[in-house]
Amino acid sequence: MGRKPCCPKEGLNRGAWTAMEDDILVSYIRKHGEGKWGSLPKRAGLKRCGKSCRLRWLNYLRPGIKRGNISDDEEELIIRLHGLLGNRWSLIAGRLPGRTDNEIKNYWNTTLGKKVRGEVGGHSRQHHQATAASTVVRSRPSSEPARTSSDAAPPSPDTSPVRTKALRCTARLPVAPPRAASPASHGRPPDDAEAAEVRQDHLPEDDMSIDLDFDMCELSFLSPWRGQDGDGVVGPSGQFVGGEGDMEALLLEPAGDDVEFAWF
DNA sequence: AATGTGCACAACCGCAATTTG
DNA sequence: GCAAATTGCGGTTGTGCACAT
Repeated sequence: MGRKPCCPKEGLNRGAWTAMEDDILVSYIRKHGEGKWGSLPKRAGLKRCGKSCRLRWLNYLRPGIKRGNISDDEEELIIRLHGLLGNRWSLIAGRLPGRTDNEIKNYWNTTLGKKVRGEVGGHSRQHHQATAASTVVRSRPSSEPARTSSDAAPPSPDTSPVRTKALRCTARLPVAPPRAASPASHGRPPDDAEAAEVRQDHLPEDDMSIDLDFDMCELSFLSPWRGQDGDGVVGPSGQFVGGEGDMEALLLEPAGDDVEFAWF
């Protein structure tokens, strides 16, 4: 019994990649493109598992990869994003150009995680907790302490945006160009520069079009999604009105007229 | 110089989601 | 609709290096 292995282990190289293997993989992908990882090793003449090839390419050989020297700014951003997203390394990496999920995960596990927990010098525990909390707290009652996903207790979906497991729900939504704040701001403080108001013109999901007013780069909210018709508005607590079902979203990438959200 | 210890990082593993036939 | 294949992700392990003893 047992699970079928992803590829036969016999006759395959394991461990560190050699320069020659790297050359073979890079030249093959340059010629044929990425994908078909399962059959790539055979076609490229590599004695490696397809998953291993994919990992090697994505983490080390792909053009534009930055290695090492994580700057203070990047460090700060990782901490903030970890506070928002938990251990969803691929999402965090997506906001750090040139960085890979594996590198960020390693960096967190060996360095940043300890720093945040106050186990090593440098940044104080208080400093990092405050940093993360300042981003997350909007969707959490003030009585509840900030929490990272490295904590064992599973977060309540009602109170915390932090999940331990990534969900693949990323959607790219066409939106109107940024414009002045709408009157339907639900009392959001005007100086809340990081916050966003999302106006949901109509549902359902196959043609979701939202008006967006933001000069921020991040949005996190968790909300019950209520109602069926009419405009939907994200209020100060991140509450959406205009559909039904529980939802959580993080604005990933404002890019021109498109805004990329992850829906959880 | 030899050995022990801790750290950082590359790579592997298993699971889940997604795609394909 | 279902099963198999593929892809993506996060957790964990193995290894090499630097430093201490």
